[in-house]
Amino acid sequence: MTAQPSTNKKVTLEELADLCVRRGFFFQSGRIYGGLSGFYDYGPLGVELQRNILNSWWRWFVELRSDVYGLDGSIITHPRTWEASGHVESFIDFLVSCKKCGSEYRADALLEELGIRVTSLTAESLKRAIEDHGVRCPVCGGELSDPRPFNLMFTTTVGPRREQPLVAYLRPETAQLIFTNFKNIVFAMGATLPFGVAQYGKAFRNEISPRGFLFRLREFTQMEIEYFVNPRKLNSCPYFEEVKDLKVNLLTAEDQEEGRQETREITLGEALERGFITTAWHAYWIGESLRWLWSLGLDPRHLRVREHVKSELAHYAVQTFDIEYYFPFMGWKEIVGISNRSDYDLRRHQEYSGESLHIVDDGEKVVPHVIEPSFGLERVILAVLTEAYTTEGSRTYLRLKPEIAPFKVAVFPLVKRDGLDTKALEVYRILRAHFRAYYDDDGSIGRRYAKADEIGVPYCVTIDGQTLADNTVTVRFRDTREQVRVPLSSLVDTLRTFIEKGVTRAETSYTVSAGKEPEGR
RNA sequence: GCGGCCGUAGUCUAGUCUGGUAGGAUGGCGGCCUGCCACGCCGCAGAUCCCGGGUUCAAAUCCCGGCGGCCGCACCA
Repeated sequence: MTAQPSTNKKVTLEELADLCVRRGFFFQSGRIYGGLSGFYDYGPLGVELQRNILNSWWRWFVELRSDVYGLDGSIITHPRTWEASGHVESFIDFLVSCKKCGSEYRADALLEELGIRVTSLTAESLKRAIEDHGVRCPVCGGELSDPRPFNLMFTTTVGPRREQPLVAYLRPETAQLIFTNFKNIVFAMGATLPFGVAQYGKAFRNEISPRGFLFRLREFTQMEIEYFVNPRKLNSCPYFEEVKDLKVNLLTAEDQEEGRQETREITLGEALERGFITTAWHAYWIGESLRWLWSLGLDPRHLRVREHVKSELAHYAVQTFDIEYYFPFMGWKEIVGISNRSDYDLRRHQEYSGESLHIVDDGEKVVPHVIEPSFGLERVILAVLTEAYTTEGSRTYLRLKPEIAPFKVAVFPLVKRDGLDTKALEVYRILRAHFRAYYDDDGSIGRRYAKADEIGVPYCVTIDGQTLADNTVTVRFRDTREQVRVPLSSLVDTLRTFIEKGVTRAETSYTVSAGKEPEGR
């Protein structure tokens, strides 16, 4: 596979963002006051899409398994959590600015660029290093300001205390709440290794420069799993068979360090055998994550698995693979990160809290190792919308999987008279008890179809003159505009089957979604 | 955060250079028409001209500062 996959999608970020705002998916937050960078509000359609994707994720990773528990931790979090996790220390950048031209630099990056080794990341030592080496602004030679710390975590104060306020952090990742609840879950649920904990919710990072519509936000939604494994059993994954033959587009750290940007098509089994992925559990979760993304309709050719090079690795990570999606307007971008966090987090929390965070497995006390698949919901949504965005002549529509489409069905009277509208409202009332549905009798039938297509409604039910005679309606398919006639008495069952099987055309050879059968794990 | 470009109804945009009544399209609402793919007609509503300050008799327009957006750089646990 080449570095840039061929794609017939010419959609630009502006077109996509325009549709999203115009049709009520997303709005920039605080727009009436001039806008606030890095924050978006979910509109009426966005909130449906979001719920559908969250539900799909929860079903796939929690409900269809027996080894993953759910959790919903607090957003404002005990400050010691982040001292233990390393975020208070590692999540800081020291910035210096030029007093003459105003250019801003990351102090440690500037020093390292000049070949000066940075021994400790404190304001004092950075200041001394700048003074000792007489470092000046590389742009204009001007004098540099003192380094000032910038932590990417948002803070808030808890309670009414004004003197020495209790400063707490808005979580920069949901993961830590799983680690700090590890013992609670083990005790309450009687969990035994291996097992995982899944959580989704808001996370907050005070990004220096939010960009790219939903791509880099200051407030966003993570869907994370921390999967705990006995460190001596990292290569014994009973589910590995399920993913070993999956083909992935892999770009290893070694390839990148040697300047290669082309992925290799390889099965996960082979990637593990050849040591590209170091543990079977890690490879398994890469496969499982990919399978879920495929189930949302993302084209496997637009996804690749890229290993982090050493310099990219987070302070807690031993090995990380990003699943990247090819956005025609931005190139390859991370939508999922799957890290091997080893026992870093649990050990740190043991150290800082004094609580023992072990579990007994096969009669021995172990602090488990962790594989973490971490999904960025807004990034997944952006990828899904990009993939779905389709233009045919002047027609624009979203080819969303019926399972995740905000509305499953729209109900139209062919015309608004002769009692067709009354009958259509009756049909609508029946359908809305079963599916997310809406009724529209405004303007021409063609316009109503087009507007439904634009927001990805997979099925339009139309009530016409024949309906009054024989109680049948037409069901129109979004992708092909074909219509079939269905008796009103079986409409609900027919639509339910269509949605479950992901039918998007009238052919009998139904397009079956990449679904997953319950496997009794 | 830096540099470049930009900011006018929900959306797209004319007007900005050369200061003097904010105009169009689309979308929205009401009505008529309409028997299958963004039909047509009539009417109505909709603009803090991004915000603040300055210059001026007069500012969407010129100047300064801020906010927001796009692109590039940097950043991205």
